[in-house]
Amino acid sequence: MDYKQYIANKIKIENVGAEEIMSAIALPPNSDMGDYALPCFKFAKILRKSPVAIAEELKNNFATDDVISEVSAVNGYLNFKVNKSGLADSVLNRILNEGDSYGSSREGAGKTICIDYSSVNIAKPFHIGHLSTTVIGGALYKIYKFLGYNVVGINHLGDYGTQFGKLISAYKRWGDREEVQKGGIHAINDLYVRFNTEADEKMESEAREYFRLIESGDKEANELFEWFKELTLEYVNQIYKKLNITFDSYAGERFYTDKMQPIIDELKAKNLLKESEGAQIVDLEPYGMSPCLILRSDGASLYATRDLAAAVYRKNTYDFYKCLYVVAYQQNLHFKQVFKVLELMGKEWAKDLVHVAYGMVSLEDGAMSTRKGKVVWLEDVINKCIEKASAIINEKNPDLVNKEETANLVGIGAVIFGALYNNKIKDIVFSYDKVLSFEGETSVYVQYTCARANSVLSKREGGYKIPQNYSPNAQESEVIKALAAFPATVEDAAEKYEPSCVARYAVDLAQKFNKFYIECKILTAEGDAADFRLCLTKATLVTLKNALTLLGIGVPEKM
RNA sequence: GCUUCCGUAGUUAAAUGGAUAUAACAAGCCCCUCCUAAGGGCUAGUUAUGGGUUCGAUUCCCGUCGGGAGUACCA
Repeated sequence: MDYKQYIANKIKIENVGAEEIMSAIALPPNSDMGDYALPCFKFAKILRKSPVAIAEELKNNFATDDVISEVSAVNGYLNFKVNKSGLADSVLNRILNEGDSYGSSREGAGKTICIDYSSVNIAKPFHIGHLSTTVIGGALYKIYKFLGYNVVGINHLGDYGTQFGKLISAYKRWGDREEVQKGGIHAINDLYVRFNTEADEKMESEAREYFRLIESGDKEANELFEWFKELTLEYVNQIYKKLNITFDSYAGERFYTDKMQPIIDELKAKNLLKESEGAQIVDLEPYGMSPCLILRSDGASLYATRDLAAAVYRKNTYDFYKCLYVVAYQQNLHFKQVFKVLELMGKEWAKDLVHVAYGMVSLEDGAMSTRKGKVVWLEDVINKCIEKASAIINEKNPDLVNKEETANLVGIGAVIFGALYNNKIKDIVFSYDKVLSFEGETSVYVQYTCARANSVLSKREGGYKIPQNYSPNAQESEVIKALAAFPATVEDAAEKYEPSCVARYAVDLAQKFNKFYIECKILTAEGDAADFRLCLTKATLVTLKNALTLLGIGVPEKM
């Protein structure tokens, strides 16, 4: 039931269409006033009457019915109350029938969305700076799937550049096969850090030579590179598994090595390429941007060149409806340039490329720096969160079965949720105090609410069904209204590329449920109330689970 | 310098142009013979600044101040 549409269709205003009325309908600040409101101020000019008079007149002409039970005119607002009994009945029926597909839709059927996210660098361990792109991308992946889109998750590996020459140089100088095999990614990173602290001009040129050898297909250099890549992927896949992240493609920068020349040829043919200070550029001066560098003065390709090739490849391969790049706002200009160049090349689909920018992560004492070793590794954060969850379980619920599994769900949930709760554009100053806080607006709060709901439901022997014509009280109505809002929340999150909408929704619903839970006895309620409240509890559990699942967060039965 | 993003309680943040700006954390007080206290209740406390558009601005536009990011051969 679309209440806004229903109301809009019942209201007739001279020279104003139903569409316009519907878009004007808003939500009152508190539910004593009503469930929907129509501010009448903007109609004052057209009707040449005061908003107060208009509201009054509309009220008198509005016949209440089974759907809208009450209408009132207050200070130029026309307020509507919906029939709570009917709303409760339809919402509960829908949720209990649809279960884990409640909130999903087919709106994306037949459309493909590519999402470029996480995009790890080979030979570098995962630090907290990589968390946002990974979990935002991962959540968008799940949200779009839920809405029926065909989704292609792309890990655009950072596997190209002179740093790999440096790495090989460092390995040949100081490395030991067994040590690296055993120490994995961190052993590789140590070599890289050491190279950067000790390198002189001679070593730098050696590194450039090794990179050239990789490029020219030298056997030894490539074997080493592939080995480093293998160790990296082994390591990141463990983390992805914990975070519930999946990919459909690992085509990284190197993948586009042989796909850049056609782009360069096309740029030339379209007269877009020109020489400047020895380099080949696309001039973007008319668009207020610095030029997009395509080839360096030594003829080598650049980041932008590979992104142009990647965009064209993705369009040809997947024929996407949209292609998302979940990359920090640091690269705003880069994407603006790449998108503009594609537009100038005549690719009409350049409009479907979206840079989903998010804020940067820093430490309390400033920016992170891998080269200086000033970083917080993600695996340490995950482990600490799990440890804390484990300690709390041992203290509060030592007899819990599945203690370890529960601690994992709680700890990892806190890591993911912390990165998804605020608007993605906000910068984050990382602190252990914040991620390790398991109270208030957190995933732990939501999971705890689910555990409470589960506990209540498990105590009821036999079934329960939705009672007919039950009139919900204030707390129950608040939960019902929140439950009804879930499908629109998911759509909103997709439209804004903003998983925090879903995270905030989960906390909001949990808060309303907890207020209901404290105020209203469920199991010992009289008559229809017990059945109704059990259905409400079940529906809340289903919806909270659906919301957390979209974020990649699991829900323990008990905690 | 130029481009761009951000500025809301002590802190971290919410709020399709709508009514009395909403939560959490921290602070103070209260609630476990009662469905899980990782919970609930109460108290106190906020839109940087000057204009403009509007019946109405945290939201849109212009300026100022403060902060982040970017600004040619790194990614």
